[in-house]
Amino acid sequence: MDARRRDEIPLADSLAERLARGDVFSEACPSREVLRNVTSRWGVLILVALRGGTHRFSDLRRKVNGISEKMLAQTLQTLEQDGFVLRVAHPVIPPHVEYSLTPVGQEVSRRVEDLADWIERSLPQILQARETAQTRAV
Amino acid sequence: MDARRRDEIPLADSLAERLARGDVFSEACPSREVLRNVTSRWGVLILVALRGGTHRFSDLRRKVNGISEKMLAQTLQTLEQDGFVLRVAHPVIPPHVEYSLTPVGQEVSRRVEDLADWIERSLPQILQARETAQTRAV
DNA sequence: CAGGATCCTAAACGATACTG
DNA sequence: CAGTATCGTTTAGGATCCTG
Repeated sequence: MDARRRDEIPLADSLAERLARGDVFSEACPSREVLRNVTSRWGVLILVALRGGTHRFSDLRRKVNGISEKMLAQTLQTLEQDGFVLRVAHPVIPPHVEYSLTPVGQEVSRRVEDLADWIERSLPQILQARETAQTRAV
Repeated sequence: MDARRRDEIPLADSLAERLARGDVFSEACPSREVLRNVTSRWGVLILVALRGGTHRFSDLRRKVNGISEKMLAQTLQTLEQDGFVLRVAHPVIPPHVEYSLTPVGQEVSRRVEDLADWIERSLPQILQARETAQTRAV
């Protein structure tokens, strides 16, 4: 069958097609939102930090240098809602809450860590490229 | 020589050590800034888009759905300064400018794409986890 | 066509104070 | 301890107009 005539679909990617594919390039696609959560300023660091195992709130706060209480709580909540982070609260006083990665969370965080590690390792190279760019600009 | 006595460095990670390692957890470390540029809202999408090969400004604008001219120009500039993107301007009227990935740029973008791809593929699973979380909340 | 300049809004973020 | 609530600041981002 040849239902797809040349002049019927002028654009290569219809919106519907991109949504079905989960296309991050599509503005309306939910994958773009998830990608934003994962790659958010603090999301990245929290995901990597949790690879070290279960952490308490204050542990994370210490580990992720410079994060405020507010942002830590907020980012943990969105990561939990996306199913990447598991939150376990022990009903004791004073409160004791433990955060860890879910199986899916381990999968994303692995990729995030790959990226972060690469940047850390390549930092000298990158900084040098920057200076070269500066020189050219002058 | 034993210049490093027990009570001299009480913290496991001194700032100097973390900077030397290029530690993203360290607030002052440049790697954190590079990571931010790469994982910025539009940075991610542009890096992935450029994997398809050389693009002109307007091509990118079309491909990265929803980006404004301002943010496209701005993000391309920081990516260029980090040495990930190469900008080639042909001195003609009307202007013709081509953007592509540098060798280093290809390396980061590969990892960024890995992440984006994983999210696209796992989207159904993720969305389902979200709904489950919603149900628990109710 | 590829932006730069300007103005403005909305969102992110931080600091602080407070609570079970 | 693990947050929430509130407020003020800063930054990201968009819209529009302009130019070589």
